[in-house]
Amino acid sequence: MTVTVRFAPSPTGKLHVGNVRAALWNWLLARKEGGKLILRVDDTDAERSTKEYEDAIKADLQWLGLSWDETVNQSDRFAQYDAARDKLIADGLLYPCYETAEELDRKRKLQRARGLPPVYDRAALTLTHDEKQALEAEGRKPHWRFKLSRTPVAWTDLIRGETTVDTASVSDPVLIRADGMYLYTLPSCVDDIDLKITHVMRGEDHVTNTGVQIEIFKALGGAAPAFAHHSLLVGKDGEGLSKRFGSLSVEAMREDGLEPAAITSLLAKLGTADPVTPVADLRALAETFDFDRVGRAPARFDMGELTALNGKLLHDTDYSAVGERLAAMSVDEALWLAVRGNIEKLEDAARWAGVVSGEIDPVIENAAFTDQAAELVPDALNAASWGDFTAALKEKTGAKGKALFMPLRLALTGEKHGPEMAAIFPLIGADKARARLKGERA
RNA sequence: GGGCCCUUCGUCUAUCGGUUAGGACGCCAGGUUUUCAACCUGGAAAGAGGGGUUCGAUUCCCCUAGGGCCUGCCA
Repeated sequence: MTVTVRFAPSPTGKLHVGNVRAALWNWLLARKEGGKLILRVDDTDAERSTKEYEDAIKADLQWLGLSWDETVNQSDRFAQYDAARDKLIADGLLYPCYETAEELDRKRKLQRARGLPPVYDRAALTLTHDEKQALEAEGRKPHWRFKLSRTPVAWTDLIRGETTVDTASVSDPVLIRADGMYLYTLPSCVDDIDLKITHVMRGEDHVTNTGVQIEIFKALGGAAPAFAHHSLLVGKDGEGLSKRFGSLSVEAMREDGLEPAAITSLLAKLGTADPVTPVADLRALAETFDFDRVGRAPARFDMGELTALNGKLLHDTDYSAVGERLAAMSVDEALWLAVRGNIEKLEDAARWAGVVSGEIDPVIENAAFTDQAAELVPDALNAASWGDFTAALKEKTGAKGKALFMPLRLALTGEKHGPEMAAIFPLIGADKARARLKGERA
């Protein structure tokens, strides 16, 4: 049986790091096993779902290199959900309830106050036909709950191992709202069956759902897929990540100039026993995906770590791999090779292009020294020029080491840090170099 | 409040009762680049606390503390 997995985002918001991790791991599993990944758009909620979010999510996935083999929109599949609903009702496993949200809320608060778990009391199950008629005559519309077995449900989780959810401690889940809308639970099971999903890999926030859904799979006569629940990401300081949603969207990271491969490199290995290394090729990452290497504790996501990884990735990126983007920033291959080992984000290369060929304000700390240097700049600069130039300057002034180099770096680039001077000196050119050493803006 | 899960260097983690507790990132130092960064080498750095079980616990059990998740007519 071909491994078939799905990534099922709701188009009610942007893709963020937590989502990406789930999407990426499903992608890695599918690719490693030669299986397929289905993008299932969970858009049953017509009010909150938008086409804009759906398109944005797809664009983000593509940007990250996470291709999928098939797209399914749940909003196209109501007929299948209706059939499942009818079967469950016929089997006595889906029953109408008439409590209002306020009534349910009150019940829960009461139970909690008494130290009891806030589990639905199944009062609706004892309603007689006449009572139901009377409620409907009042204009009340029922919402529908699935009748749980109230027994422990166990499965072997591919990440967590033997896992049990006691459905006695869970409320019968509402599958259909009073307005007729399907909640996530039923469509998810129906689709997993119809799409022949073999592995459901998702966050551990779904563990309880899995207990419930395994019963629904059975009730629908389908086989439950294998489950793998990974821990969730937490922030740098260990707090939940959801609070800082906005800055952690894929869109924000893209606008911040981060490389997709840096994001996937980090998220693929964060929380696993494997070291995080920059990997430009997603497929190479797929080879190493292994459930046995995945930890169970929440993993910390640190933006600083991502940025550092982004730099490392760029340090040995060939011009051809990013040539188009660099060309758009007027960075040619010679400049790229000179500066790539020294940048954190691709756009930094553009900044160095500006330092090399644009105008800068040189930093002069000892004019007497840099004036002498200016006179020694050779006319035609090549790869050997920097060595010749500094050797001549050393001989003339006696300066050496940091005292020799730092004033030159400051005058020629205006900065304390930067790429190898030997590499960018020829790119700056003799005229500009002389002018800058004399303290002129050039 | 209840249920489930988790807790090893700063961070991600290895260890399936006996180890100098290993690796990676970061950090520090040295080297190299006659400068900084990058790069190379080396170093410091950990079993949350308390009880058990055992000849012996990081490893098994219990308690406490801390963290995460769930407890919706959200997903």
